[in-house]
Parts: sequence; structure tokens; C-alpha cells
Amino acid sequence: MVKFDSGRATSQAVEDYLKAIYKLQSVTAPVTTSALAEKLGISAAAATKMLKQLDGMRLISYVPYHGANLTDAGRRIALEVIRHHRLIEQYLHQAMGYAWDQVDAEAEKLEHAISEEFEARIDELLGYPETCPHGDPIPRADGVLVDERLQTLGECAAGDWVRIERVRDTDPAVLRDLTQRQMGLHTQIFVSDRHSDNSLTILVAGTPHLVHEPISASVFVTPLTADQAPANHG
Amino acid sequence: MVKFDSGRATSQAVEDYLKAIYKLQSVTAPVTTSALAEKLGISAAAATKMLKQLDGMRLISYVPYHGANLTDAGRRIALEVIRHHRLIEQYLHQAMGYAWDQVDAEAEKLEHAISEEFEARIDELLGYPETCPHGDPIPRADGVLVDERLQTLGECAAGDWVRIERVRDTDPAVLRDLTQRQMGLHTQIFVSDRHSDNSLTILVAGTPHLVHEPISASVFVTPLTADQAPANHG
DNA sequence: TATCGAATTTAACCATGGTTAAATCTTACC
DNA sequence: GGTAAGATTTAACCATGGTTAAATTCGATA
Repeated sequence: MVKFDSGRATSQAVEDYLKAIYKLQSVTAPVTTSALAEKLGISAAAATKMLKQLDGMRLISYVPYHGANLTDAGRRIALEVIRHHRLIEQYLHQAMGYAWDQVDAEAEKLEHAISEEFEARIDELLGYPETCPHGDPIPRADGVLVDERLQTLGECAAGDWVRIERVRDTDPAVLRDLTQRQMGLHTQIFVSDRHSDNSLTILVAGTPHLVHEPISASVFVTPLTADQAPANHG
Repeated sequence: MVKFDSGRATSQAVEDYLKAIYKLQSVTAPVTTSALAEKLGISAAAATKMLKQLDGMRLISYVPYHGANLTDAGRRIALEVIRHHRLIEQYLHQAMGYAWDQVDAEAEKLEHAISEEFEARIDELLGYPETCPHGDPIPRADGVLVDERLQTLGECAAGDWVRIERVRDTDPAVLRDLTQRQMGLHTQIFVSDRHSDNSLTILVAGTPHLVHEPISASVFVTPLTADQAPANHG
């Protein structure tokens, strides 16, 4: 007879796997063993073993040789971990003065250590924020997450007026580069030119910048409406 | 050939053991296997195995059947963990509104997860505090700790005017009891009577309280000087 | 449709940190 | 100074989460 596990009893490793599967799933589902192994920096053999284990726990459904998908229970835990991560990031940034390229690493460790009490307190102290410092939406405590796919800066055409809504949080060097160019969340940008190598010339606060693929693919934007866009340049 | 390990590479378990040994050592040195096992809530066999391991790492000096003492290296790590713990407690209390009976449990988990960066930031944000919310001194970043032995409230005589300087942080129920009686850090107390069962009648802000051993032994005090003590009651 | 290369799983192994039960050491007491 | 009780260590075991190397499966292509 197996005891019904209503409370939290998941190890840090399990949480890391579920989070990784969740994120990979949004790109391609089902998630392959090798994609998971690469994301977590472990061997494919280790991933296989854990996939079997997670399947046994009913946190994923895993078909050998054909990858895995989260179950509702697994998704719930993944979203809780992501909620912790992004709330902590926002707290580090807003309340403790961390730069946006430093918050991810610190949150990575803290996300497994905080209590529900701690989560609720920082949520309240921050005024129930809807995104992390990179613009990623924070899952709600009830597990609801609205995660819309935005266009990248690299997909913009010359003449577009856009606003930065979200940036990829993975590479601190890219984030520092954006900071240096004054390109923060909600910064308005005018795309003045597309070049043959897919690089762009953009205007940020009147200053022209040449941005290449690794940057332009890391910045997600929304088009400015007619009344928001300055009349000149258009 | 063993690689020289200059940076931090201690597991959470090692940190917990060193912290426990440090605290037990202040009561009786060397620390016995059974005392350690009891403090950590594990079997004596597990403690023995870890003691051998810690001795091999040169973090303690351990003589089988005769207990263990921290080496300088071990003490340094123990003090770092304790510094983390008490700084976090103070942060939870001052910056996040935690009550003093709630901070220990939360800090217990966070102390192993924070970076040196995080430690430095909360230290600065708090204005370099010297104690945790229970009055325990916070080890300095360079490893120096001044930890003086104070008398307990239970050791006071009738007629004493004293001030609460420190409380045992172990039992949340005791802490909540103290809160209810308005007995916080730096509260002034007049000891009006000692009774035959070692309980005391004390005056807190003019209100009489009967305090029994478990409470009076958990409160550390310093005598008020003549000019600090109110003239009446004395 | 057979085959070959890549992806995946299995097998054997390791370290950490725990368990219980049995053996052994210490020490206090007669 | 011998002995028995209690403390401690050893031995055998377990779970978790990793590793590398060998075997197996999948699926694209000839």
C-alpha cells in the first residue's frame, strides 16, 4: 500500500527535471532524453533513469524511446518552481538592488529553499508582480500562467516602432550588453534598417545601434500603436 | 594526488554537522557521537561515519571513542554558516516582517542556499547588524565572534533590575509566550520575588508575571546600572 | 524493405548520507 | 582489578543521483 503524498516531498533534482521538461516542452513536445540531458548538463543515461522514476511518480508520462510529457501534477510542480524562481528574481531586483543579469543564478539556488510563507510574503511586498525582471510572466499561486509568444526584435521590419516586453534570461553577457545600450524592459525602439546579414540598425533614445542576431533574437517586442509611436522617423 | 580545495565545496550535510559540533562544543568539548546524533536527529552510526569523513577533510580532529573538536578550518566554516543563519534571521525579521519565533526555521533552509554576494547585500541593507532577532551575536565576515556568557533570568535574585539581552531561539512556543508577555529584546524587568520551585514573579512594564523554569532559563539578561534602574521598587 | 547511424536504454559502477543489528571499547563500580 | 552497562564503532544494507561502456531500438535512406 502506497501512502498518498498530498504535501510537498519532491527533491531538488526532481524539481529541476520538471522545470527543464516544462521549458523544453514549450519548444518541442514530447521532450527527448538528449534535449533534457543537455539542458541539465548530465548524461543521457542519467536522464533516462530519472524519466522512468518521474513516470513512476505520475509526474510525467514517458514512453521509452519516444520522450516525455508532463502530467497535470508534474506541470503543477514545475509552475510552482518557476513561480518561486521569478518571484525571487523580482525580489532580488526590486528590493535588493540586483542587476537583471545577476538574478537568475541566485534565484536558481533559492527557489528550492523557500517556504510557501516566504513566497507569499515577497509576493505581497512586491505588490503581486506579474513578471520577473526579464519580462517573463510569473505563474499565479493557483497555477495559472498566461505565456504569450511575442515576436523578436530580429523579426522586425525597417520602419517598425516597437517596445521591449521581454528578454531571454539565459546569457548574462547579453543582458549586460542590453544594459549598456540602455535597452531595458519597456524601452521604445525604432528599427531604421535591416541589413543583408540579418543585423539591424535601431534607434534607442535617439542613439543608433547596430544589433546582431544573438542580441536581436533575445529581445521580444510588441509593435507600438499609432498613437504611441512618435511621428518623426515613421 | 588530491586537488587542493581552496573554494567552498562543502555539502549541506557537512555544514550542518560543523554547525552542530560548534554549538555543542561551547557546552562540552570534545563533542560526543551521541550528543551530535541527538542534535541532528540521526543515528549514532551515521554520526560516527561522518565524523571519520570530517576528520579526513581536516575539518575536525576526531579520536574514535573520545569525540571530536573543530579544527580552525572547520570552525571557520561553522562560523560562516552561523553568520548566514543569523543575518538571514535578522533580514526576515527587519525587512520582511517575520516574527522572531518564525525566523529560525526559514533561515535553516536558506543558510545553505545564499551566495557571498547575497550575504554582503543583506548585511549592508541591515546596516551591519551585530545580533540576530534573538540577540545572538553575528560572526563577522572575517570569522571573529564575540560570544559572552550572560546570566539567565532564572539566576536572578529578588530585587534585581535587569534587561533582556538574548533569548534561546530553539523553542517557538517559548518565544511566542515571551511576545505575549511583552518581553522582547532590551525589555527592562524587575524581579520582585523568587519562589521555592525556582519560579519568579517579575514586573514587565508595571504588570506582574509568574515565570517558570523553561521560560526563565531561556532568557539571558544583564543587570541594570544604578542610574538606569527606576528608583521605585528597588 | 533492409540497413546503418544516431538516439536511447541497460548494465555495472561510484559517492553521499542515511538505516538497523552486531561487535567492541570505555568506564564506573563492586 | 574484573565486570557489566552504556557508548561507540563496524558491517551489511538502502535510496538517490550521478558516471561510462555496451547493447538495443528507431527511422531515414538506398
